[in-house]
Amino acid sequence: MDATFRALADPTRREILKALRERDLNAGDIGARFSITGASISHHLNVLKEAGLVLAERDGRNIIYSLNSTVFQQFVEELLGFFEVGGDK
Amino acid sequence: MDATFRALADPTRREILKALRERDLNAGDIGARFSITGASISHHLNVLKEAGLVLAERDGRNIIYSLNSTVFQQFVEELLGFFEVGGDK
DNA sequence: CCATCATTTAGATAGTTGTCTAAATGATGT
DNA sequence: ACATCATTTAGACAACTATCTAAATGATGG
Repeated sequence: MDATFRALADPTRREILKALRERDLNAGDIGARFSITGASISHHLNVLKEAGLVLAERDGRNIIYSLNSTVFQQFVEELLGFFEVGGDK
Repeated sequence: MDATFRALADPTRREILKALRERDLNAGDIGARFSITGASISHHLNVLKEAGLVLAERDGRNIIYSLNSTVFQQFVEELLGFFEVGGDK
């Protein structure tokens, strides 16, 4: 849960996730949407990957990133349980 | 949304929120549950307050903190909308 | 193989944040 | 008023993080 929170706490990473909602994208395509270097994008993608929020798969020269919506859904559910009496997730 | 994420990204602050689920608590009671100084607790409470996640009310010498569940619920709902097609919150 | 393209890794730097100690503020009861 | 209790504020410091540039890795096509 901590990794997920840390990953989602950054606005750039949330934008990346938003972009990936539409379709899978390679690192370059993602980078093209932001005015930061590819290296920085790579860093963000790594954080998202470690949190399990995205999946990476190599396709030739490119690496294609996709959402792992399962992890996201689980996260939201845990969060929902937060305010229920006796809930102790 | 950004303030909420930042606020929730810290484990100590999430523990504070958990404690406040049970009952309202003053700053001292909250501090007693952690092994950090009162000053640090005060800092965390301030972050939570700025995010709108807790409310503070003075009662004599004490300041009583309580959850603002409305803000939390809104946050979770926004988050839920994140993966819905066309949703653009 | 080699030049090139796509991405990551390494190392540096500036800004942010969690923590501390010490001092200030606010409220109370005598 | 004053001593005391509860909390916050100020200032400092270490750890972390987002970003950069430069170099390294991995894959492709000729």
